[in-house]
Amino acid sequence: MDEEISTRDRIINTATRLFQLQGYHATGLNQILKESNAPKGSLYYYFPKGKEELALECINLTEVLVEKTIREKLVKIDDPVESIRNFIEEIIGNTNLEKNEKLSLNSIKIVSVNLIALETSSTNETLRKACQSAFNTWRNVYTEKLLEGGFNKEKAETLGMVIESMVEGAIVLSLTTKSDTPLLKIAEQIPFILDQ
Amino acid sequence: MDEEISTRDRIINTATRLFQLQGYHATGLNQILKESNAPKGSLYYYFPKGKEELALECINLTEVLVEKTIREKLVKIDDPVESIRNFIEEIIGNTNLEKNEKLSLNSIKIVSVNLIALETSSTNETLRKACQSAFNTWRNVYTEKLLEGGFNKEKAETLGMVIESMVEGAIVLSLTTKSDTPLLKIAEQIPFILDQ
DNA sequence: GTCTATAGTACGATAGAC
DNA sequence: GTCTATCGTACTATAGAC
Repeated sequence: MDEEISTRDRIINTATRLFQLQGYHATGLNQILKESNAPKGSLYYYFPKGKEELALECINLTEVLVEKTIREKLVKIDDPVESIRNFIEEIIGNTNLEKNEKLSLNSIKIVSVNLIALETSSTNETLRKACQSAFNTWRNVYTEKLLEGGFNKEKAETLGMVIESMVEGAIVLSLTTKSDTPLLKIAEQIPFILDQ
Repeated sequence: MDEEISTRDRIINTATRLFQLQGYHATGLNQILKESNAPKGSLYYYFPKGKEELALECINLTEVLVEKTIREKLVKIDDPVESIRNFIEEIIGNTNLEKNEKLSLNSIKIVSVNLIALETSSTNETLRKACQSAFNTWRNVYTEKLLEGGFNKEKAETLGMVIESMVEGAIVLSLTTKSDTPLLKIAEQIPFILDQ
């Protein structure tokens, strides 16, 4: 049996990458199809409702994938404070920051659904709710880790949301400034923030 | 003399609102012109280089306006911790959250340039740099307030970036979840985060 | 300075052959 | 299931009358 990636998966992978990088509205179906070497007929065969249905699938898959990634990272270290600090540092890739700053920030491993969330928060309820679900799922992973670490329920929930906010915000700043600094700075502050 | 708002200002005000709400790519010039009751000729008379030049002006004006707003809020309370906490709470409007949750989050006063920043971070250097400048300016206001409050230089700079990240991230989460909670939670945590 | 008409291109979506 | 041709619409931008 061939282990080739199916047309459907190639479309989804390409679309996910482009939506995260350029946004929902800036990414045309033609670009997705060209870069995934698929014909337009296939896209509408797999996603009869078109672009929105495709984006919904991309967001849902990202939700699961990122949740899995966070869990894997957090389980490596028992202490919640240290594990979360370490995870944020690992959001940044390890092989970047050569002499030229140009390439530095193509290395964010978790690009989140931040951009699609903002693009659709006031115009598309279906996609907005999908992004909301993703944010909630990720926040809950932090909260669970804090609960395991002995934080009480209220503190764990509040700090889970604080961490999720900080991470999302720092990703925005890091991408905008093309610098790792924002993510590194919030990682550095995690021990103080969680020292309660 | 008439105190009418000029055509140019009407275009800018409408464009700013729509860019922040829907994004750069989802907002068409036709929509801007229709909602600001201006003809297409005027837009290209005032902004010969078109959409990008218009967006650049919107971002630059937002940078100045938001900086002014933050400064005004922070100056009201001497203690930096309390003033920043209070400011974040005031990002949320005061007259929202009626019975129905539907309207709750149209009341964010500072919508930032978060969305445009992400949309253009990898595709448009001109607009990306404008957003970068805005983020830096706002971060610096927090840093200055912390310096005045007696924090040392390094701490003030780090915490300025942490606050800016948190605020941007919480705005994303609040808009996406249509809930004030993320902003309220980070405001609540400010005293602990700055207690160093 | 103000306005309209329109060029030229890309978009999302559909139809229908194979 | 795969692929192409094409529809209708919206976009940015320009030309040119007034």
